[in-house]
Amino acid sequence: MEKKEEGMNEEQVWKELDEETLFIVSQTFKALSDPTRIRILHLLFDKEYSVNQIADQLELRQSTVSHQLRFLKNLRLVKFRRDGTTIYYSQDDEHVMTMLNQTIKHALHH
Amino acid sequence: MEKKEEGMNEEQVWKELDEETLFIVSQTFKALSDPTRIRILHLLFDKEYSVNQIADQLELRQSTVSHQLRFLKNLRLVKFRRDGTTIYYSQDDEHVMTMLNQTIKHALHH
DNA sequence: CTAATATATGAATATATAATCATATATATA
DNA sequence: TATATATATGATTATATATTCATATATTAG
Repeated sequence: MEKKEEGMNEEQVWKELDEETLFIVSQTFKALSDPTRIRILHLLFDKEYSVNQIADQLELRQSTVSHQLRFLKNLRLVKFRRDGTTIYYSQDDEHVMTMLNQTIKHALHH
Repeated sequence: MEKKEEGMNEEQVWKELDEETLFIVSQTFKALSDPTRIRILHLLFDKEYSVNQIADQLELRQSTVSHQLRFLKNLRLVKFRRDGTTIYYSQDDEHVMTMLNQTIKHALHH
């Protein structure tokens, strides 16, 4: 029951995940672990929405939506375009959206 | 910019996720959002490990591992079998393990 | 039964996170 | 320039979470 540190000279060689990979992976899943962010991404599945449209549809405060969009934007899960004073957000990570969709389908079958 | 509450009689009918689905989905991703749980699940990808083996391999306290295994067990992401005083844990959700693996691969390509 | 070992659990604590309010910034228009 | 509208941001607060220590429980061997 000894630890494997530098040696790695035992029956199994286990590649531990490096810290950066671990960080990216955990952040990605963290984005999908909050009900509010899930609802926002789910809404953005089909088309773009402005911040206020999202707030209206999901009955959330404007600042709540804005904060969460910043989070999603930092992870590049959403992108935006400006039209006058209005900013439209849309999805920007196919892999993540696919995972979300799959998991929702999975969950819907009880 | 009006809300859609009971009516849903406008251009787009948006099926909001029900609370239970939202809960299941968020919990599933929450399981994968913590570095320690990711490392444990990643370790369990190939084969079963006892609690102490996990703690040794990942240099974690026994109680930390035990607490996290309880979390994963409650979500049925891992299962266990007893052999004497030793309890061996192994993966128990193919869908989740596949998502984890995909996302790790994704992250490894920076 | 006693000792040894493996695992689980409860309480405490430090940290992270989400929502909110108030306000700042940015753009467009009169 | 002044006003209106859309969005972003900083500070605060309440809550959730992960880890740790100490200890409890469970199994086996002697």
